[in-house]
Amino acid sequence: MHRTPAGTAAGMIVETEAYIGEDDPACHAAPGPTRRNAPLYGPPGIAYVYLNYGIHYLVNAVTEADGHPAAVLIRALSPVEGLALMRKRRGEEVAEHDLCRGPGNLTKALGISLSENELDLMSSRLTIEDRGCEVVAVSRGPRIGIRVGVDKPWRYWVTGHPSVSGRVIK
DNA sequence: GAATGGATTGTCT
DNA sequence: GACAATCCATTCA
Repeated sequence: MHRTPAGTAAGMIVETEAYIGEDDPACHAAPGPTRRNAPLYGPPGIAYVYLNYGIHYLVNAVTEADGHPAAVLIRALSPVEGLALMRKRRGEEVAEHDLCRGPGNLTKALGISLSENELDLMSSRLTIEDRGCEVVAVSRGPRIGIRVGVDKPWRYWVTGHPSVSGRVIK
């Protein structure tokens, strides 16, 4: 969830992708430590936000895998709180299940930008909480939207959820 | 200070 | 299903 002066917006994560280690060609840590991916080398549990295609902010949860830098890209949410605020940011005509469908769209709906980079996901205004959830079917498959490392089946999503992006691979 | 490219999206056929 | 738009931050000189 993300708390801003404009209000709070939150959703349940329904789609993620894993980017693990410098050996993963699609991971931002692949070129080695740089200024941009510095958060990946920081402590687990912080946010890693960056601008993609000059237009979309993507948000990751930094983790750690056997000492290697790793992150989980949040690709889609099921809107839970702050629907009106999300529409204000995305457009009044946007359908509920489209508000946070896709990594670029969800950051826009939640109002996340570079200023949210490196925030502590446990105790800042941007958090990921375990609120428990109903047991649902989860699918796994190849990652999408990237040019390298597509062979790794590290994309996970809630089976059949309307907010899941994935028009490239079904 | 200039060049480069991308973990996307939306629109068209 | 395919392709082009978009453009800032990062990178490199």
